Amino acid sequence: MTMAEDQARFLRCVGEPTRLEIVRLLAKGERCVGELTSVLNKEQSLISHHLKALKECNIVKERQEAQKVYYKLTNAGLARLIVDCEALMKELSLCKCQEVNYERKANQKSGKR
Amino acid sequence: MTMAEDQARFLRCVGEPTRLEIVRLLAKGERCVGELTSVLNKEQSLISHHLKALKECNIVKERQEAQKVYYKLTNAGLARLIVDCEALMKELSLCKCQEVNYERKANQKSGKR
DNA sequence: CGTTTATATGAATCATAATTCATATATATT
DNA sequence: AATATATATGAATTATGATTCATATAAACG
Repeated sequence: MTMAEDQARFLRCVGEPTRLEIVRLLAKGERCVGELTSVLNKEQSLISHHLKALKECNIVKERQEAQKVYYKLTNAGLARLIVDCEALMKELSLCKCQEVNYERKANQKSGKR
Repeated sequence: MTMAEDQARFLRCVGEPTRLEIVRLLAKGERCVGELTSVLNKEQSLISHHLKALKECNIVKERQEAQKVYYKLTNAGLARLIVDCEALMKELSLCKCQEVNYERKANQKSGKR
């Protein structure tokens, strides 16, 4: 397991829309599974699976209280990383990837390179 | 396309071991496809495919010189992000995810929860 | 021009990951 | 104990992505 592989595993884990939304929610504070499920409007089992994946990458940890299980980020640095990443994307116009790509394809068809 | 989806797409793109290694190499400076191919010891077409994926996320850009095509990062902030991420992973012992997971599985089998 | 060198592309295959569904577990409540 | 509530799990299915292979393109060079 190289550093690049470890790091890639981590990035892939966060790089899933639902998991990223979970992380962004948890960045604001602890949430139980039910809250996450209803806020994200996804199947409960799906949220559970994603939480498991996040836990296996040490991104979140749990705390049980009665029947409920509360999750939170293992470290505030994670939230900061997401924010930094977001800022970078804005700087680079990395959002709206789609439109950019469509332009590219159009150029290629009309003869560049 | 929500912000989370855009950001996830970006993270997923970098979250592939070979692509991450490409990014780490390009963080040190421009490289042509041939160099990347031989340094990473992968098929040329594979490197091309990965470069295309990185380009589609605006992570790299190209410059042609004679037959060769040189790639570099679109922005130095990308390199910084990778470094920050690496630092965070070390802080959290997120490297060696695997061993941690094996322990967990062992615990689970022997009856926890 | 024909050949070599460098890179890109598309289709096919293979691997991995996401999602759903049914069900299990665990706590609380009556 | 029986039931309700909250979460987790595993197997099955489906979708997505990585890799390979064959081939195309494009520049340089004889």
